[in-house]
Amino acid sequence: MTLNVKNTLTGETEPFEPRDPDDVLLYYCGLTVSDPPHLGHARSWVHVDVIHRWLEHLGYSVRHVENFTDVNEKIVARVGEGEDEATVAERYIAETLAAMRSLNLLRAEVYPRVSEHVPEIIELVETLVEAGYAYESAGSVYFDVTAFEEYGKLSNQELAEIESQGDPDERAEKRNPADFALWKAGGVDPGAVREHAKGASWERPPEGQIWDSPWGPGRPGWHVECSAMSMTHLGKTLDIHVGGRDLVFPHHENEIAQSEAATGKPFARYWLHCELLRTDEEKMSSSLGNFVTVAEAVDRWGTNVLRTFLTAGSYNSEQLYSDGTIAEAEERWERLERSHERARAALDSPAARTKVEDERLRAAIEECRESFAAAMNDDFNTRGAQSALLELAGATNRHVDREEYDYRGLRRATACLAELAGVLGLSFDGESTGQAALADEAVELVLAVREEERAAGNYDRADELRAELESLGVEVQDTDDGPNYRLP
RNA sequence: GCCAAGGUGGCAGAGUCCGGCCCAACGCAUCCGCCUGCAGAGCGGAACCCCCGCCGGUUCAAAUCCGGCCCUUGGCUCCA
Repeated sequence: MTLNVKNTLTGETEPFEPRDPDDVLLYYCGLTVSDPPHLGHARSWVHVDVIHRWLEHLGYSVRHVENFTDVNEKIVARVGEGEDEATVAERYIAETLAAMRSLNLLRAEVYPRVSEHVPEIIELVETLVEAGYAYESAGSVYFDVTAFEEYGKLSNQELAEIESQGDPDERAEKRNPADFALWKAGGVDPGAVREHAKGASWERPPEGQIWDSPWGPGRPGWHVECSAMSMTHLGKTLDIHVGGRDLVFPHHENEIAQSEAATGKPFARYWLHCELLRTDEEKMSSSLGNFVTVAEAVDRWGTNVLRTFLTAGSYNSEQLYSDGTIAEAEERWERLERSHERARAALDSPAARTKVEDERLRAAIEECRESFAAAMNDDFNTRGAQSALLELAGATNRHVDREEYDYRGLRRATACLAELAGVLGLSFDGESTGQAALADEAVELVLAVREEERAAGNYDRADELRAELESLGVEVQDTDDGPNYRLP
């Protein structure tokens, strides 16, 4: 069974064949760190993470690079008292890394920053100028789109249809309106900074960082960074380049143009694009202000529920964010979690010490593995993968409903569930902090009292206690083997 | 206007590449039963939809292929 991926470059779903049969070079277009990351970013991260995990599951070793754009007018627009562009960027990078950790994302190998790659950027621009793909104009350097014949191949745009890139002031400096800046002379455009600075007012807007270059002082253009950083860390041709759908044009189109013009080699073999998270009417985005930050979301729903939600559809279809869709994900996660916990408890009970074999359970395990793999190999169909997990949870529940347990089968079932859930970055291991242990003891104490009341037939009192616990978020379930509970 | 992705049952969301197992997966919501002091969870079953944006075509057979149309979202300016 081979992995198939939908490649934006060709528009086709193709068998995945990395350049090296064992190693995969994965690049993800990271954030411009000018705002706290929101759920839309989280969705892309989680899908890239799942792609990473599935590739490793298939036996590839994955070199994963994800950049931070720390040089940008939007960052300059956030500069406050006693700060500069770099300190603002550092602040948001720290926040972003914390958000990533809270989402249980595998670490990338490198998180390169634009500010640390200016020499490589300048070198790349020089190469392009020397090769005739770029030209200097008034201290800035522009890419000449007419020099790169395949310009537009990713987004299927005709050159004539492309209106213009960049701000109006720079149009005069360009030969062709579709040309884009590789290097921009001078400091940040104050007008652009003011535009992004919601409400903030300076007598003079901050300038941002400036570097020397063969064309005079200036700042790197908006698209070269990714070419320079990915080629620095992953070489001229990488296997998978992932980013949001909103980056296809012009960002990724320009990356291809720059990189391939400079090296004469294909830049990325497979381009995968994550569709966007949207509210009822529009995409979630920083600039629209209709976002929920990752920190708020993790705080409110927890990592597992969030990841179940974010993988509820394919990476390449749009997803609706609403209270209802989150609640639904919560149900699915809890069904998995309950089933896993029930099975675990069953394994500890005397009824597990049998030699019975439940063929249906064992068949369900195999089916789960097969359909999970089939779903993931079909362009990372995470909803299909979830469905496979849920089917196994159902089979496990049916088995545990029986009198006697198939010990080995049950063990395999829980191991399978945990392993495959792990590919989606879901974890059944609750936090084992001292606080949690204390909470356990406290709840158990209350439940012991409640059992006494129940034994004495004082159901009103028992129900009161249960309601009290429920109001604290503790879910109580009575079973034949005594009460079960789940902490919030 | 141009480019791209998509329109699937009450919701959500697979399936569309490789037409039949799709009288449409998984989950939620509704109803009934089992279990239970009750509730929840779990299990079993049922109903709703009766159909896969609209129109036409190909085919023994289409949600799935072909053509036209309508609509939505994203991009064409920073953007996961």
